[in-house]
Amino acid sequence: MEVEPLKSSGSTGRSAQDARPLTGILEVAALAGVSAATVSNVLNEPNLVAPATRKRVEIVIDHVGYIPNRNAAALRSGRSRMLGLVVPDIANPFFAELARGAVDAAGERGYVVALCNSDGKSANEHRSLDVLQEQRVAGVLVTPVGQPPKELATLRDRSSHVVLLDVPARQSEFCSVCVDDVRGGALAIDHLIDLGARSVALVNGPRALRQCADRRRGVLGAIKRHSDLGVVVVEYEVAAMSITAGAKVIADVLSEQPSVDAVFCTNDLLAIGAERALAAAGVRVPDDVLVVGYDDIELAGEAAVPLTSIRQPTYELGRAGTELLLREIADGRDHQHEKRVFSAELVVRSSSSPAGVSPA
Amino acid sequence: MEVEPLKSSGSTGRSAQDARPLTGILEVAALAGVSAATVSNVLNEPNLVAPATRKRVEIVIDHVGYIPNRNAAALRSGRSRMLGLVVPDIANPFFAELARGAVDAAGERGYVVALCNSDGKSANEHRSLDVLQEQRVAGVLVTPVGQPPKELATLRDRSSHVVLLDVPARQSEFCSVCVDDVRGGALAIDHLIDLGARSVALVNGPRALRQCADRRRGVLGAIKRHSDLGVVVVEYEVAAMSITAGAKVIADVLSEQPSVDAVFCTNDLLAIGAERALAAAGVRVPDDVLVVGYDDIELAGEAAVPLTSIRQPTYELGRAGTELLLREIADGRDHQHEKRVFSAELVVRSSSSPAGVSPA
DNA sequence: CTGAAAGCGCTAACAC
DNA sequence: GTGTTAGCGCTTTCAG
Repeated sequence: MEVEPLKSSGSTGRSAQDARPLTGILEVAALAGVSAATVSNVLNEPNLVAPATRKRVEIVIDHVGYIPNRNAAALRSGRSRMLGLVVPDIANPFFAELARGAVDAAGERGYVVALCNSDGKSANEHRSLDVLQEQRVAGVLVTPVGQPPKELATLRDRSSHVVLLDVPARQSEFCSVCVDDVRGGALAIDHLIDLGARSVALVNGPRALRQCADRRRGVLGAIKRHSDLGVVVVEYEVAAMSITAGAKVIADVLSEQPSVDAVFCTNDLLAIGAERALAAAGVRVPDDVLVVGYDDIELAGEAAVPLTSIRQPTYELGRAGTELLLREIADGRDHQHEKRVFSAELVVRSSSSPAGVSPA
Repeated sequence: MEVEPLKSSGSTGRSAQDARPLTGILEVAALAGVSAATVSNVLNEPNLVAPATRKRVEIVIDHVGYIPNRNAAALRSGRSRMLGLVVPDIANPFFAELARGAVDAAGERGYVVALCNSDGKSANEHRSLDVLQEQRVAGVLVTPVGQPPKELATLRDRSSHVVLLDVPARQSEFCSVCVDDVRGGALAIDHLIDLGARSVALVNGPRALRQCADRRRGVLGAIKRHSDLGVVVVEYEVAAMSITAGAKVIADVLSEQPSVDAVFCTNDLLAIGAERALAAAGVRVPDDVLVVGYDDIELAGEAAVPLTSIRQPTYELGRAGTELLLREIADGRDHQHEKRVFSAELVVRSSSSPAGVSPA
């Protein structure tokens, strides 16, 4: 078979991004004077192909602007280049940052990330997982709404792999990445106790949320360790972890616990709300009451009084989760599930540093 | 061919989520005693199928937990149920909220959204569009880094459709959704002028960004309209639209424009930074200087001084863009490009309301 | 209304 | 090293 000469033999890397309908592997093969299989090999197993042939094919590929059809490839090979990411709320800065890490890591390996928002409802989470299965994603990253649904086990036992984000899964079940929230909670309380706090309000979200439960455990554990100091902790549980909720709960705190000298909120939104309500009630932060939040969202430093918080390596969490997932996908059968635990870090700002309240 | 009786004839909707390998349309067909084509019709054109047959097939479908393979469907039909979303920074609250709207709207119609982060670099944007094309997405939502690259036209002229987000494309080229930023800029300045501002600092991002350019145009236009008042505007351009940048630029403002009585920042992060720096310099907001931001991010209300801002219907923008895209996909050939312009809204808070500075 | 047959574009075994 | 031959699972004619 003759090698059909290219129309423009110039080495101008013009990618032929004309509006012409997409070229298939066959046309590339014909133009390069090879078979479809060889083109496929150039794409997927370059070192199985003789350098000269490879070069020739590559030239044709970018001459005609060939774009492989991953649908076809996935169908045939059973391996797709797509991952699913299911989060409770992509508008939440924590998950947005997580997503950024995941998308970056996936992109580097040529994978696409399909984003799903469960909106905190397990029905949505369920539906999302279904849709992702329909797309035959290679794997999913999930931050489950509640306990990891058994559906995930099904998924894992099928083709698709699963990595849990921000959930300390039992290592035998799934790969997972998470932050040590128990330690994070302890960090916060230790800091407050160091500063002399003896009557602290713990403003927590629904204890059904693992994060909330863990942070609380950390708090209680730390209190126990310091039992000699007689520190008192009163717990307040709010339904929504929002600014408004944080503001509202302060009324209760102030009336039920007049001696309160520190407030630890299990997320920054609550803490910002708390700060605001304290200010409104004429309570000075940090002079009268210390405040510590959790998550260290970008604007924690910009609250009425810049907020001391616990920072999680969020972006890294997303990256690490994706890397774990990709490794699991690559490993195939003999894969040992792995759990990566990141640790949180205390970031001290004015809301807990009696010295510098506000510059001026 | 005999209709093979189902093992458990009960109407228990048990979805058979066992770990069994995924069932294909053939198995469903066999169990229901129909052909694959009929199963396909039940799925895609239910009203072409006799109710009785349909019912039978549906029962089998959820009995065996059949999950259609969209890869195969897309390959065969040329229509995929996947959209691409390319944004400059998913961690930016504006784009996160936009994404939420897009994902929600897409999900309602059974579409998945593949998320790409261009990180403000057009090389990444380019790569993202390539990857999305490989996945043969039905369409893409893009917030281009700079001017819409011609690659988008190629994309549109191929199978895939394109909707521009947050960019007022010429209507003839693409569908698009955007916010009237010129009007938004004017809104801000009019407000400041109303409050008596006569020497305003305009802290703007790179004018190459359309948003920045438009907001500026709005400002300048409004000034012209009020030319009788002799309002002076001094412009400051920053490279990054961050809190830090906003804080840093204030030094310049204060030295170059001692008479400044209002600062309009073209995003909230800049404004929050500005507020902080003003406070640090002993300038009171809003008593000495009024501050207005743009975007009305969730925490604008929580800045040291709650921030007056211009709110964009971000979530709606994402939804509307997706709806436009899905309509365009459905319309096919004879489609009239459409531009939806949303309008921004002034949200007044303490940073520009001389009356109530801070509660207490 | 339903079935039979023919691929969509690609990859995976094998021959050569 | 490279080509040939079969499909992956589904949708789409086109008959019946």
